[in-house]
Amino acid sequence: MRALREVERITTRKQVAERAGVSEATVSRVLNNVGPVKESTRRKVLQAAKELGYVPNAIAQRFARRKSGSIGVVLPFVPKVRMFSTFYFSEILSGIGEEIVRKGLDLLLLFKPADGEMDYTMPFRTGKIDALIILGSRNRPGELRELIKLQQSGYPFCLVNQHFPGYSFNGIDADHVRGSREAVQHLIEQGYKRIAFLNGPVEYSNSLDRLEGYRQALEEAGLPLVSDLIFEGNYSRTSGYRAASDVAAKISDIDAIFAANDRMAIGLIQGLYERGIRAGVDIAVVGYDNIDAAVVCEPPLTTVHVPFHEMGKRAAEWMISQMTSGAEVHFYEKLETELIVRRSSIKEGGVTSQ
Amino acid sequence: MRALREVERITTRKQVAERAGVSEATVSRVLNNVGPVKESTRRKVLQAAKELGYVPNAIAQRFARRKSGSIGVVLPFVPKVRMFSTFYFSEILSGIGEEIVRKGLDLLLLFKPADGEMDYTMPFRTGKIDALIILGSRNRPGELRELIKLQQSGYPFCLVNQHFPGYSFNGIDADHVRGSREAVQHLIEQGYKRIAFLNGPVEYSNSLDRLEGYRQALEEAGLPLVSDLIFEGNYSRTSGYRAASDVAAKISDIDAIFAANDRMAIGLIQGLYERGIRAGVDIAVVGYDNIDAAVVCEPPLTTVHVPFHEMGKRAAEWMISQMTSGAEVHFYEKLETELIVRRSSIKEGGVTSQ
DNA sequence: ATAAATAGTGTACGCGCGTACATTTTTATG
DNA sequence: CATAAAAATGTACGCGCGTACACTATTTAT
Repeated sequence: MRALREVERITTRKQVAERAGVSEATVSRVLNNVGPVKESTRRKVLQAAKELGYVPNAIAQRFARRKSGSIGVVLPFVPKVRMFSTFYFSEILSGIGEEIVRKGLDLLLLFKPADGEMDYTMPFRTGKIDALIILGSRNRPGELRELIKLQQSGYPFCLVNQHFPGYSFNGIDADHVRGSREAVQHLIEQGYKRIAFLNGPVEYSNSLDRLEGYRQALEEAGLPLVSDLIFEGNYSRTSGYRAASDVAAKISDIDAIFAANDRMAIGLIQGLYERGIRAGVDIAVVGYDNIDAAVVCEPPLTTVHVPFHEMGKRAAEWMISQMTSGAEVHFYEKLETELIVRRSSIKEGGVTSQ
Repeated sequence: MRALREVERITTRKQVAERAGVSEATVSRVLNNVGPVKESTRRKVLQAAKELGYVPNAIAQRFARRKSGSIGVVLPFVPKVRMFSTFYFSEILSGIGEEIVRKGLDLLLLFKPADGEMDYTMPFRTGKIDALIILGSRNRPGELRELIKLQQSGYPFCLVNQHFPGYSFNGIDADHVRGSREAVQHLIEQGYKRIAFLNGPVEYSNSLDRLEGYRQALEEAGLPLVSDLIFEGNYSRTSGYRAASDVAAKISDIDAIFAANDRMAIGLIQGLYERGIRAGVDIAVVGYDNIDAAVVCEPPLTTVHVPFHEMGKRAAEWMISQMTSGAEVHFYEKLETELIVRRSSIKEGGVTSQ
């Protein structure tokens, strides 16, 4: 049952016009709902279009309108060893997609190259996109240079879950300072006083925010910030696992630890376990992100939920409004996080080892 | 430092031609490497293009070439409660992306509507895409109808990780029959004889393949296939959790269970644990997919690794070759899976049930 | 030397649609 | 009924690029 490619020739506006007995312009007017059209004419045109199975050629429309009608979304290069949870990006992406579809726009997925920087202005200059949403940006010289260039070119774009101190790029963030502060406050409320911190690389504003939240919580409680109790990983599970040895070495000074994300927290828990230190019993652990695995690990991980989906949606909403209004308004939004308490951090919880 | 939108006017081929002192056609020839061009002319043109910062307008190119240069990727509607691991799609998507970027094409992300079917021919008819890769397809009447329509229209497309018995749609799959057989064989080798099966919905060919693998393994070992020991979930963790009560009710007849994916396996393990049945001790468990969480759950889950990334890449390779060759060749590839043995299924790890 | 092949370049047009402007038809107004 | 205003429709053109074809300059074959 090999199909005849009916691909060959598309039906065009001209044919619809002929069949309806009107001019091409009238067909356009009817289909775009622009200008006054007599009701009977409208019906004739719609009828003809329907009979011919006419669908406007999107490429020609974009060409004539000088608008691509699509929004680019940049994904960072993610090597085989995933630095971020795929969860993170999937959630944001689905939020963006939901909004874009709702507005009848297209989503062009752009992948950052493995090596070197990406020229963010290029997809604009080639006319492929009308707006850009950048995920997984980092504070690095090359990256920053590209962002500044993009900013100066005046094309509408925004960052998600990253900001650059000293620069006013448009962006949607979550309030990670507050999220982290609440996480650490929770530990303090549980009675822990010697709270360590496993952070991620400083090139992510997330890390700086987490540190600030950690600092604030300690300060409020009158607890000292001990730099020896601040460790650094790279947000991967493995790095959390590796950090376990450092943490274990100072375990006599530590009764709780706040990890900057769940993946590290889970790796840490495993690493500590192998050294005889039981999370939720010998040490309290709090993570961040509320990924799927947080509820299935042992013990279930207390963490901070981040509204990634909503963040993606808001980013898309902003970009779409910029595109349609044409106005060049600055925005920077922080959405709220939510502490999710599970067994890894609660004192009463300690029970089973095995 | 508000930017002047340099967006206003793009530089065009015409300007490059003038500056280089040649015709527009020659500019085109140089930039597209087509036809003979004198070396000195080539340099003049490239120089002029560089000086003007000229970039061809992609939309105009597509319009003139009557090719969109982009490949569509359909994602199923994923409601708040994710039916599949996001892992699954992220991996496939990154494989597709890798290949598409390599070939200088674009990736248009298409989201299936929440309700009703999607007309897969539409993005072709509007000229938005040249080929389509469909993820998360299911064997349902409406879906099948759309696929048949698409097939008959002759546009190049393929499915990933799904096939329809009786239809020869192009597709990239993994050998789930074999993967499942090996998983169950592994359990048999460990000495288990009463092996239950927690499957997913039959609208996924994955489920049928898993069942067949399960059947084959039992048959080879001369073990009976007991329909009472076959349970059904919907691939979500929650459904695995719920299945635990059914499994627990028959626990005296079961010493191992093969779950059709990791999410269900993990939910099942939790549910059983709450009923006093310990995975890896009282019951052996094997999952499928090798998601991130499989290595961090307790006990670490024996599972079957599926090369999702590679599958995406192969799908993209096929579609690109179809696009460029124009030939309409049929393909259906099955990639190999790999059994990953962890603690949830090995006898030494545990004590003994009854 | 001349003809024929080839390299190099320019001219002209179409891709399908949006839309400014011109023109015709209808309606409102007195 | 005449006329101005408004509504409805048609004509014409441009969006930026690819490319068929025509044409000229150069090389090769005879």
